[in-house]
Amino acid sequence: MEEIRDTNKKPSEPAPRRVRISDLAQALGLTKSTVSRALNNYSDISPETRERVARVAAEMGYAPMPYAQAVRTGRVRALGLVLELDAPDRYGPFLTDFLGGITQEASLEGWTLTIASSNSREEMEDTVTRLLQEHKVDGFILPRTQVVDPRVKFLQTKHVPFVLFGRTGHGQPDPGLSWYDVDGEGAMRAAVVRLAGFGHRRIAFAGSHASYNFALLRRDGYRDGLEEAGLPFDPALELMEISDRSEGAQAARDLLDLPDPPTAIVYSTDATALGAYDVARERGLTIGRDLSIISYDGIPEGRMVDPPLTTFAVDSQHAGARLASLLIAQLRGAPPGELTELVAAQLEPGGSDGPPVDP
Amino acid sequence: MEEIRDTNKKPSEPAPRRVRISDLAQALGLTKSTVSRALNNYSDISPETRERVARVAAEMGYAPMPYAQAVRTGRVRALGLVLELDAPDRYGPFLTDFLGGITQEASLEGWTLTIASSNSREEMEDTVTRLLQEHKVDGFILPRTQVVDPRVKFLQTKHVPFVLFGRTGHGQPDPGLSWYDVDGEGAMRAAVVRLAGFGHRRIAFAGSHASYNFALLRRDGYRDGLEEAGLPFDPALELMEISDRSEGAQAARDLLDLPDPPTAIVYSTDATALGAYDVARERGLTIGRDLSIISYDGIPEGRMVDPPLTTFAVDSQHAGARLASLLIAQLRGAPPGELTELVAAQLEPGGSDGPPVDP
DNA sequence: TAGGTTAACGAAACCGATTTCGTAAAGCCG
DNA sequence: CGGCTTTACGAAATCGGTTTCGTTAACCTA
Repeated sequence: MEEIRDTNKKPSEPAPRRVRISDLAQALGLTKSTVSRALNNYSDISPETRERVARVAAEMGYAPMPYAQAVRTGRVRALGLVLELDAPDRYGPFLTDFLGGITQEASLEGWTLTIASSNSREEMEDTVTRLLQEHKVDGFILPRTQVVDPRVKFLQTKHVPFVLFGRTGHGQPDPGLSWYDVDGEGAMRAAVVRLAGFGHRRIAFAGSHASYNFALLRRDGYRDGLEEAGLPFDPALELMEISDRSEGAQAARDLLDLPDPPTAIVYSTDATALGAYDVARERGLTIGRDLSIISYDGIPEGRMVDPPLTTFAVDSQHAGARLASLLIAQLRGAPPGELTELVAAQLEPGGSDGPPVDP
Repeated sequence: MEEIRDTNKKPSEPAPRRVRISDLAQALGLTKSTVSRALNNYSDISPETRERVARVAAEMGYAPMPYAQAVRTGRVRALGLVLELDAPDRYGPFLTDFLGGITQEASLEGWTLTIASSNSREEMEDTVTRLLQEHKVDGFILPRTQVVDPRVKFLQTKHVPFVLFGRTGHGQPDPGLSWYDVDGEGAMRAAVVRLAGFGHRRIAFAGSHASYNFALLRRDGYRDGLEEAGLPFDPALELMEISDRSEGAQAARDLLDLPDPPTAIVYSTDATALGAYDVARERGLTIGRDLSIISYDGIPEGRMVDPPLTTFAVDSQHAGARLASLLIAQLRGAPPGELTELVAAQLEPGGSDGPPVDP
């Protein structure tokens, strides 16, 4: 009769009894069912009773246990996030802000965030499957969307609600999906136009991995910016697949070694843009004068370097908060396709860009 | 009778019916109770039946719903982590590794990680209270322990299991607590001894905020190192309260401006040590020759600078994994006081330290 | 004023498990 | 072979809620 597995002796002490719905009902002189319906705003409860129940519930500090509710409702009020440990740049410094945004917003609505991690796509699918199987989450937030993101189809076939941080499908975002994104395209366009306004005529671009949707969009923005500024597009000035500081440095070297080198480089990310500073030091160039740099992200380190990096900053905390909000809305029944948000990146002028020196 | 609140129409499609314990029981020709006890290794189930139940359960893909179990058992198999958004250095780049470690290990045991965040101590207490009230987690992992950590007493009075990342109480860790820590004291001692071995005689220390336990321990290690190397302790060479790169730079300036400046500086963290590189550049000094630097943490950026930073690296992923393991063990009934682990930091030699130049 | 609604609540089933308790059959003992 | 344990399982209670289905009394309406 007794158990074999591990025992869990709580050592001692009172540990105050929590108040259940039956306690509340008894205190009110009502039944559990009435109290439950009153708390859940059913229409067959009189306003006075509803109000009285709410008041006494607050007085007694009653809060329903989510998992007890979940047995019946099937919803646990938890959002899921799977971190991809094998991502090229490991989320960098954004993660704290991002998680903070999600959890703060979720907390306001009484939801929590459950996170898992994976080292590969298969592991990601296994992890998601397990979380769903065990019903530990109601929906997912998917960061770092790819142009064709396997997670999307995977979750769709499983009929699980989700929101994307970033669009998919490059030009035409897939319809019917919920997403939040920052307008990297617009930022890159603005960067090019700004540089052209300073007088630059040869403006290069150092982009990221083309499998990520944001990378293509930012490249598009770069090209649009050239067009808007009336500058010709030169394929030699457009580099892609650059993912860290040293690759960013190498990109700068390659560009500067061209027969007709650029006087300005737009980087797709701050982390790679910092590589240009290394090259400038190598070659005795002054950033902001001999070579102008504008990038994107707004990492703290960009403000620590000399001169400070001119960048289009992303508010990761706000992104997390909005994503949480969108997912919760979807879980409450809002049609997924109508839950999309595109916000502008914020220009943070530093000293890394300026008029080119005349030859 | 109908509900007023949001509806949750699942739009379409099959969505395969999950297998419940009653389905399993029926397929086996047994009752729910027998199946449940068989799966939970009760002693009053015959070995053959137990084996047969396990086999059929696997075949049918049965997995119990944790929240349905929780209604009865009171345990949800979830670990909790509260991120402190107001911390001085915001966790830096460790967070991804740390979370990865926790979740990977937890996942192996069938547990998940629920995270929340707070902007202040009161908010932290409210958050913890809510998570407990709603019974969303079984125990907590507390990072960034302070010398006297208010969270410890708070959780103790609530009778909630927890593990600490880092000890408390400075010299004598509080008994009865579970913790995992990296031996920063030993690392700092080794750093000083290593520098002394190179021939340095004036070795300075740039430490962190004294409210954090690790800061005091590392300072102790510095002093111990001096003693072990037979060098005198000079209060002028010991700085504290340094928390970012610019403060690290200022510390370097202050130290180098002393009448009898140090030839080497041991930094408590990599992030602050990078400030020394900025000062070296300002003053035309060569790191590793004119000024030796050793620090602690092993952030990726330390390997990108020139010369690479000599540092004592911490394995955050391993830390997360071990903390998860310790907490799960405690939740399974292990006595908290016996769950402690101290591991050594790993020396990663770079080029930032070497013999001093003779005057 | 009889008959039909409607408003507001109670009683009981239910969700998917775990755990307590009861009990038939088998095994043991003298 | 009768009585007493075990062994191995079934029946039912339980956890803390939600939801369905009645039911009563007040309110309309004709």
